[in-house]
Amino acid sequence: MSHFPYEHVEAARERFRAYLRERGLRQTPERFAVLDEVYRTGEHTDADTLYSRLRGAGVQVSRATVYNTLDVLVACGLVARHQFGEAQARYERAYSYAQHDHLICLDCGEIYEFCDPRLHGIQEMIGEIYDVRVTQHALTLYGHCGREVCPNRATVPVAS
Amino acid sequence: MSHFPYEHVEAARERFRAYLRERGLRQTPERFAVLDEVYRTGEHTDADTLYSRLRGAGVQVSRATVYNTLDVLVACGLVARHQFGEAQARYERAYSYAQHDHLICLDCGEIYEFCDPRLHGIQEMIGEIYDVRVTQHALTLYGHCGREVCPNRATVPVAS
DNA sequence: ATAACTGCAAAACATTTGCATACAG
DNA sequence: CTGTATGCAAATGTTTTGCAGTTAT
Repeated sequence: MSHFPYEHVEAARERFRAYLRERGLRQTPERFAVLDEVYRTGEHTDADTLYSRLRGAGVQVSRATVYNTLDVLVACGLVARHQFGEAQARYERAYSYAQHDHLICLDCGEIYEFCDPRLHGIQEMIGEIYDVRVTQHALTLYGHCGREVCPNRATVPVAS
Repeated sequence: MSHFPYEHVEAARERFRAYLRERGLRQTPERFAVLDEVYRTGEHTDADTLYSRLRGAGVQVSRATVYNTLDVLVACGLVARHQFGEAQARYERAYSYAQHDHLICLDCGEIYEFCDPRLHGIQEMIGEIYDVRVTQHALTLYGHCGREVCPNRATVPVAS
């Protein structure tokens, strides 16, 4: 996740340009700044943090524009929105980045990513049973990691 | 889900009583009113709706108490909290109600419940890979249902 | 008696909206 | 030019908090 190829960022920008052009939406510097900020890291970042980082980097942009742009980016599939059991949404780059799921440590908040082919089978089967055309899924596992740095590490050895 | 045995409601109350007693927490009528309201239906209800229903039924209770009580109920395992990609949390009774997952129609909001044993295997395997003791999971499938009443039914036949 | 709990209203937080201004097409 | 996007600040919606008064134990 840390070695995200630069070409992909370029390709994402290109796809964003095409998307905006096709729909007669304007290509503003603010919109590309938001795209770049989401793609700059491999993190799962919330809207307000993105806003702060942009402002901190001297980019003139408003909160409203950040939220608006994130909506556009999600709509065109370049950014994924997650709701990890918190009130605020988290955003993650999605270009050339296989659909995956998340494992979160309840103590330190560390987010691991994984992929399991069995999920596809579940999705298919359940969709058929209920006569629903399933288009997406979100699986999040929660637990307690064994890391040295984990703040709440090795508290109670029993299962919770 | 509509035929939830009355004994279970009674048993849930009893477990709540025991939980409160054990920790030296007080058994107030408000707390039991909230428990009853969550258990009265098989729905996935948000906190404010629960509050309104209680008030509508003439129960003297405040929003703060509803939120506080829901936290206690979640902590003692009698109520499950879900975050279905929305800002607000939804609550569901959990006593003698097997852990299950959800399938949501993006058009009409209908929530279906299902259970798939393969998830347990995924949970185990991923937890082992990352050295995390996984204690819970949340899987939500999203799609478009084929119901007559679904507001956005049979719009585009292509996959989204 | 004495903590813990409640109600209320204010605060906090995330997100959305209205509107005058700015700017991409 | 023209309509779309922006910035700002105010509004909204959900949840939390502080505190004085209340109540279960």
